[in-house]
Amino acid sequence: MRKILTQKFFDRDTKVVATDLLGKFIVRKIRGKEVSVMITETEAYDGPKDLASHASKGMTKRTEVMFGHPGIFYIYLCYGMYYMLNVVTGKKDYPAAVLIRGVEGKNGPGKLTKFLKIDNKFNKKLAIPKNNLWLEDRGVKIPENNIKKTPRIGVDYAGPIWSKKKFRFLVKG
DNA sequence: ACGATGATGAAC
DNA sequence: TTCATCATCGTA
Repeated sequence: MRKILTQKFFDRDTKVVATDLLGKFIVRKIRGKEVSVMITETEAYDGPKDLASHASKGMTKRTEVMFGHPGIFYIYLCYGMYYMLNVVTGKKDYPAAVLIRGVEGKNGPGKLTKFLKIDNKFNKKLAIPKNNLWLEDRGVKIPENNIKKTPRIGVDYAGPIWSKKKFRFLVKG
């Protein structure tokens, strides 16, 4: 079973999308060849008040993509060397996104984007096959009790409330 | 524990 | 135009 995830999938609550993305596949086409990996770890960045989200600073040149339509990528350079892969969720004008933090066999969002050769060219692009980067449901279902929730990584700066929220989701084992 | 490394946003 | 900051990772 190969079902391409559409904008409808991402037009839902960010935390729901983040948990639902576990077990889904990222497919990347490089020079005509498809590479696919299963998502095992995600984080939710939800709304204008989430101090851990870049969008908490309001709409800027960098963050305007998070205010855009669901199902587009938000990609940016972190620490000068690693690209982060996010998918925008929720309605237009509501800033939210899910960070793809890990896939099967790879841990760490920086390694993931390096492996899949993802860079800021994909920023603001739709997650569709035409753009050589999209997401698929291949029938893998992660049961609720196999999903672990923890605080997000590297967001201590977000203050005692937002840095402690359990917006990180990963597959156990 | 720390440096590499560059875009970003805010202050000046 | 300068400055501090950062959703990381490899090496130590």
